[in-house]
Amino acid sequence: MGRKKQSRVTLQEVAKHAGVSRATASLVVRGSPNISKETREKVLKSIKELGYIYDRVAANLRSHQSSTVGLIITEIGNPFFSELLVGVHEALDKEGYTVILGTTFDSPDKQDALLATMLEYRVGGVIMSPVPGSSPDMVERLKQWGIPVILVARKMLSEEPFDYVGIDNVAGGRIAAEHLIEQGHRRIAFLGGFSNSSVWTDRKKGFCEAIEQAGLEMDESLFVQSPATRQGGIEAIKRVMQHPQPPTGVFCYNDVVASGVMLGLKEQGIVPGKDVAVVGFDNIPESALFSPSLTTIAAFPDRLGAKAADLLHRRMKGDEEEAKKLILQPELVVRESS
Amino acid sequence: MGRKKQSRVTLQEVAKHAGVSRATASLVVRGSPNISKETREKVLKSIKELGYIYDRVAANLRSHQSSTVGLIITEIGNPFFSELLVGVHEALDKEGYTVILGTTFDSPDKQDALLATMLEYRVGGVIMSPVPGSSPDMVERLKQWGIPVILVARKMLSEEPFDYVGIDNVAGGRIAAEHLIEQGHRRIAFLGGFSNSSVWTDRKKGFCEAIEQAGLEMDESLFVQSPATRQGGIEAIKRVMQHPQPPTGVFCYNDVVASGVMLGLKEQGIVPGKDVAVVGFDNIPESALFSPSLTTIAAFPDRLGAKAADLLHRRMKGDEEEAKKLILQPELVVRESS
DNA sequence: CTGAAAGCGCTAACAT
DNA sequence: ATGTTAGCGCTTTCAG
Repeated sequence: MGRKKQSRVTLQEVAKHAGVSRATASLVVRGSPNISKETREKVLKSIKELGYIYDRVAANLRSHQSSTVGLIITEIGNPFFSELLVGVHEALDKEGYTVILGTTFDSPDKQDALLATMLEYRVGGVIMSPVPGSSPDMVERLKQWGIPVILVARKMLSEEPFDYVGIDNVAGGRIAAEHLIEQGHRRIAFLGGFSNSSVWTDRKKGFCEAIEQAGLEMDESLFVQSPATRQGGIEAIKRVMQHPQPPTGVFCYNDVVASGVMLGLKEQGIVPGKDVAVVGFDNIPESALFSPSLTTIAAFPDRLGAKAADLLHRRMKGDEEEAKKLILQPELVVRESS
Repeated sequence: MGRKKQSRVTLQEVAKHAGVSRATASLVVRGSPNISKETREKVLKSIKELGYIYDRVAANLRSHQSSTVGLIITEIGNPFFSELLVGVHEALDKEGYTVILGTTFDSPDKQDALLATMLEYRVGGVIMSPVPGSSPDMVERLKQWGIPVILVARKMLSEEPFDYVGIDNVAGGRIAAEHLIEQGHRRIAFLGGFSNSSVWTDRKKGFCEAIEQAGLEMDESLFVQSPATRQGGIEAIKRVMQHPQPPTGVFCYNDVVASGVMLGLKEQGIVPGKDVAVVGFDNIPESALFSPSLTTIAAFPDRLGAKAADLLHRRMKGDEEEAKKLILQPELVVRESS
């Protein structure tokens, strides 16, 4: 019935209750081995009786440590990122870290603000998917303060080498194009995303390599940039299908774009997977459900997240080795759309 | 280049550099109006020059305030929750709060552990979707410590009334059933989810009300519980279609289950939306993309999240009024599957 | 193995 | 409008 706010019990009080000093009580809460079994039990008992709650904030302040890590992603709406989040979260949880989450929605200002906030909160490390084209200044500043930063899924253009965990987007683009070529397609479009992102340029690079290697004509008008959203996909496919010589195969920047592309095709009475082949990227869980189910390039976001978390953990433990790059290989998943 | 870790500049040093006292410098960083323009500028200049970073952790410790809030959900995999997260996050960001995220994966132990961790981190408030059947003890404990808790999307069984933001699940169940009845269905199943959750019982309640009101037979074998996952949906529909008198309409616990149900139907050569009508719940963005597109009950998770955040903000500002219940009305979204 | 004292970086409550 | 003093709750020396 709305009991009044109690003030927190302090370690001091616990110590008094147990008849030991504050320092001893502190050792007990931290599970130090240099404490006799008796005292430990005495203190533990007092903790229970008084309802003591460890104040991690005060402890971190004093000990100059931090068990919080910041995670910065662009948007949670894209299942790719929500799975990444899951991967990071699970791995970090296991090590006893607490995660502070931030979303940039691809705004460089928001990204800087988030990093600043995380600095103020004394995070011990940061895992982030940088906003395309954003400046590495803030990130370098963090590193200067001794706060390790792991880039995940997206690279950053910088002199300084950063730790990075991602997939081989060039290979992914190549595999996608090769698959479409193998299916007999000669005019293949690349739709969605913007060229300011390293992900886009890498996927395009692999895509072009395969096109050229197959001796196909490279038609720049088959590259249509658009927001990496469903709506962006709808618009991109409509635009490219107005081409006098429309493509028979489409490689999409990601699965979300691909979902829009298939929607846009249907609206025009074109059957995806039959009239026009569609290949996505990421292999989000939903892609198996689309109609037709989507052929795509699996990017394993959860694994990416877990790897990034592991690497960060090592850095926070004091691993000072040179910047590492962890690149996972993507895999083709063939379904009905191609 | 690995420059060595610098130690943080303190307010003390800023004050000395600017030739003022620590207290004055403190007032400046907090934007107090009782500071002359000159001193403010002097201090601000020193801050820039020294690269000072405000230590929010120390400040919170001293001032007994907290600008972090905990957000506890079950799983980010379900788009319903990722949208909820977006809603909460945006609203809280605007007010300058920082969000600590936790996921329970529907484990009561994990939920208690998360709440304990959040207590240790001195969160100023918590927004959570409780694990079905979990005990309210921890939550009541938080409230005892003066930490407001807002329940969102799921209720908790407790003597104590809690603040709660959710949708009218009874109405949602009723609307869904009424729609199917209107379409001429006489045997309607309710698939997915478990009866230990308030959400399930509420949706079922509304569902049953409509069935009874229409004078239809209530067949308990048409209620199949299963995990609220795609796989759960597949299993549930397979089970119920083995019934000697299978249903012609299906109301699913949520859209994720519905996606599995439609998959399961297709596997058996049954065409969802034609042979069997399917209605989901939540209106996750993907539901428009399913094939056939899914008729569903919109639950507006982002609005739910935003409302919960607003309410929490008011509580943290000291609003001591009695527990509030905010119930949004769901809406029927008719698409091809029914 | 335990205790006493000092102090992390900041703000509150006075003074002036 | 600014300075002084005290202390948030904890950990870290350093003694013993």
